[in-house]
Amino acid sequence: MNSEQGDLLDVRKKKLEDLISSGDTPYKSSFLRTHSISQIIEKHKDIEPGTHTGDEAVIAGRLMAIRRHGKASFAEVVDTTGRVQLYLAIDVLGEDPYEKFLSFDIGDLVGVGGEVFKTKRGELSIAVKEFDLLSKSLRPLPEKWHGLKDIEARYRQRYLDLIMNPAVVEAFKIKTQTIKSIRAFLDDRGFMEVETPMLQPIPGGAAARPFITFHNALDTDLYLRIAPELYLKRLIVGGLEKVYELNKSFRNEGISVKHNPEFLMLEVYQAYADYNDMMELTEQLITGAVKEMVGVTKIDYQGETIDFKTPWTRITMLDAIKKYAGVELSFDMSLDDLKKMAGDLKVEIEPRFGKGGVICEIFEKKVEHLLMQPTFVLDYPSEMSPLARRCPDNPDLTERFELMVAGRELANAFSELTDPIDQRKRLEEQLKTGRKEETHEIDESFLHAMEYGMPPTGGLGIGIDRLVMLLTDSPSIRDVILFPQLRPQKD
RNA sequence: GGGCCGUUAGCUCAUCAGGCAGAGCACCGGACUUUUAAUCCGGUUGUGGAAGGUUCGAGUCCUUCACGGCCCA
Repeated sequence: MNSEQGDLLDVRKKKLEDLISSGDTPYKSSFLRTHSISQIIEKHKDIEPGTHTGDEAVIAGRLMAIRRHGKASFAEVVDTTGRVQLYLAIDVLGEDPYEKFLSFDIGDLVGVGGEVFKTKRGELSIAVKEFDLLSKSLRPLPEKWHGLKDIEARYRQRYLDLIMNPAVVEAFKIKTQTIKSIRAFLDDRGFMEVETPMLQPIPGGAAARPFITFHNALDTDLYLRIAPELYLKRLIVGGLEKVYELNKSFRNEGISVKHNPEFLMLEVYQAYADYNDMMELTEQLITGAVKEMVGVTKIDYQGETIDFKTPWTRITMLDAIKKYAGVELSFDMSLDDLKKMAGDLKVEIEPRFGKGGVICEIFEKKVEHLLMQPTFVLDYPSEMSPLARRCPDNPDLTERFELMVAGRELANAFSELTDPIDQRKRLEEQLKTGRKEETHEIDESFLHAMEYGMPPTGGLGIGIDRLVMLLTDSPSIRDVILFPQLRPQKD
């Protein structure tokens, strides 16, 4: 990386050269181990201090500590399952091999074999009889006690973060398990996992700026999807009555503790269901994941206790504004009056907003961050929800909810709009009132599909990274994305 | 895009008010056959994020830039 590290690097490079000139190969092609470290711990953790088991084990991993004591020394090796101490004695290994092992550096990858025993102090150890250097490490690892703290380095060199900070490994294991458990949950209920295009000719299914790219052979622009929604609905038309997709979407927007340009989203569609069914599904799916990961329904998130015990609070957006912002709004008010209300609340309103836009903006600025406990916020304005079915008793509202947890949006769902005539009207309306860079050409082939007849359908989207943030008590989405987006380094 | 904060040894961090740049760990040499943040003795480390400016003198003050973090948009 930089030449200032020269001295430390040089020492190791010299060792590397000495190894090579002595006929050794410092980068081995493979190594046969008999045990993972956790297997050894599992089997022998309860033996008495001082006990020699007679069990031989061959393990491999990264050398993380060396404690030299003259003619007998200790070392520690870590593999993906755990950490174990090595005991090295000159009268067992012989002088030259003993010195050779002690010339290894922290960070080297080694294989060792020997008898499992427990020291007088009660530390399960391997009394090394044979060993091999599997891969020489040339760069010094971060400090053993404080680890790697520099946030930028942790993200750019995530491998070091993983080596030095076991809690980071735990968080990503939880992410993987959460994803597995969600898939199992949906598979068990007869949902079919599908994959739909990430490269789309017209980006749809959300209001967001897309990434654009170009396909040479087709001589056409393509967009990285901002949502899979419109393709999954085509599958509902096609008779796949219960489908889901759990994969990335991409939005060309700012980066924050809640936003990464690429993120994991689950979308679920179920024919002959509505948003009430989606609420139940959401409750079951998320409490299932929480219980599986945490064991109980309560979690601590950034000092707040969040209880996922069902049923969760349900409140309409207008009632929530009344309760938390203290103002009573309705669609009977004039747009000017609504804007004046927003002004009184110090909520900035863009001129293009209609009544629904003003109401949503007030909700987002004044209410959203207050909703700590899982809360379904119901009945979003139609203006802001062009793909959702209108409420039968009020066409200004839709059968849509967002799930708020810890003051932020975690899920979004609605009774899908299935009327192709209204759908066209709503998309055209959106083109007129939406932000230019966040609205897109009308996807005619999607409307064409709907014109064949789409069954009543409930649809649900859940931000998986955000869910994992809750389960791992992570303050930033970057803590649950292995390689979060950063500005490229110039050099 | 705006505001605030940060960037000093491989890592974690000091350096009051501008006056020869430090500690711990790591590393190198030595002692030590049950240690575990081992201990003890001795030693090495740097383009102080980058570029300008002020000054006899700048890690420190000023300007611009880069990267990161938090908050806001």
